[in-house]
Amino acid sequence: MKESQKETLLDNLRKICKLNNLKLTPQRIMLYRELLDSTDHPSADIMFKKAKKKFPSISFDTVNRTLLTFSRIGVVSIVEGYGSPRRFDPNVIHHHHFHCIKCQEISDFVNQTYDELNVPDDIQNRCVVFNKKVILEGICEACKN
Amino acid sequence: MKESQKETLLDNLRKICKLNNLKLTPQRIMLYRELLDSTDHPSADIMFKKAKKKFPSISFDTVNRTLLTFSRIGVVSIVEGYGSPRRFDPNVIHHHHFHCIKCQEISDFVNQTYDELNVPDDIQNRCVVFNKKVILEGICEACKN
DNA sequence: CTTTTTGCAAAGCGTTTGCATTGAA
DNA sequence: TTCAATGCAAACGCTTTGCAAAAAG
Repeated sequence: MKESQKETLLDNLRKICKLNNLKLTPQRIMLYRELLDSTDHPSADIMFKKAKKKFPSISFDTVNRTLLTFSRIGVVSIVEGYGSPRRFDPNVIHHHHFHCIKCQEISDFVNQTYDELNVPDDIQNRCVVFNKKVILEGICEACKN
Repeated sequence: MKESQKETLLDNLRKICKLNNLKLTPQRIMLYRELLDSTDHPSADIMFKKAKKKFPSISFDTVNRTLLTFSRIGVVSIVEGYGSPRRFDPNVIHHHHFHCIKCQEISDFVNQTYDELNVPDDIQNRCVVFNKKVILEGICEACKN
């Protein structure tokens, strides 16, 4: 991601933190930057390993708590999966997921048709729907060979 | 579920077990019956509690291993979720999920339009897609009030 | 100066493994 | 009689908690 784009998102983070009475610590800024550079959907442990390179004294707990905090305030999301460990997604813009059942890779894709799906009436009437997404499951390009 | 319908599914289980060189123990039969009666998407622990009532000497490991075995041979599926514990679904017929972000309930729904979604060309060309489903996230009827 | 956050350690929860015994085919 | 499954116990991996010290606002 371009530095200029990151700066905009960091400004955004600053505002959201202020709104939520959260302090913008160096750890949080660094973690957010690392997240923006992650194209995979890292677990807390993977993020901890990445973070340690930039900030050697950081603890796993800070990483894990920060990720949960970020997801609570909506700057990252938690990816749907089939067990442990929990995985995070820095991309909060609407998108869909392909799950490889072999290597467990989860890749993003965008698709306008999927974005425009209608919510069935019976659900629309009974519930409040915030988010809709399509999950495709199968074998990814790499595992196919 | 009607007993007659269950018997058909149990016959099916018998065949699939034979195909996979698996033995049809009383524990497995009982667990499969209990699963068919589950309309929620139970975790291994919930299934263990249910199973104990019918089969007091059963161990948690047997329950957990059986559920994993069942999912491996395709008679139950593992539900996509956002962390622990893993949850199982006795309904392997195609359907979609509504996730309540408040009470964590996951409810099934069927929808033909969703079933007939096309897989985007770029994915179709690169990967093999076995399964597609739509996840709706929001607040369920009970939590809305 | 107040309040949040951090790092550490321990506990907690869910899952998996090894192994002797049991039981299905 | 054979091979898989069970139950038990211990280990494991990931997540959460409590708390004193440190740092942000």
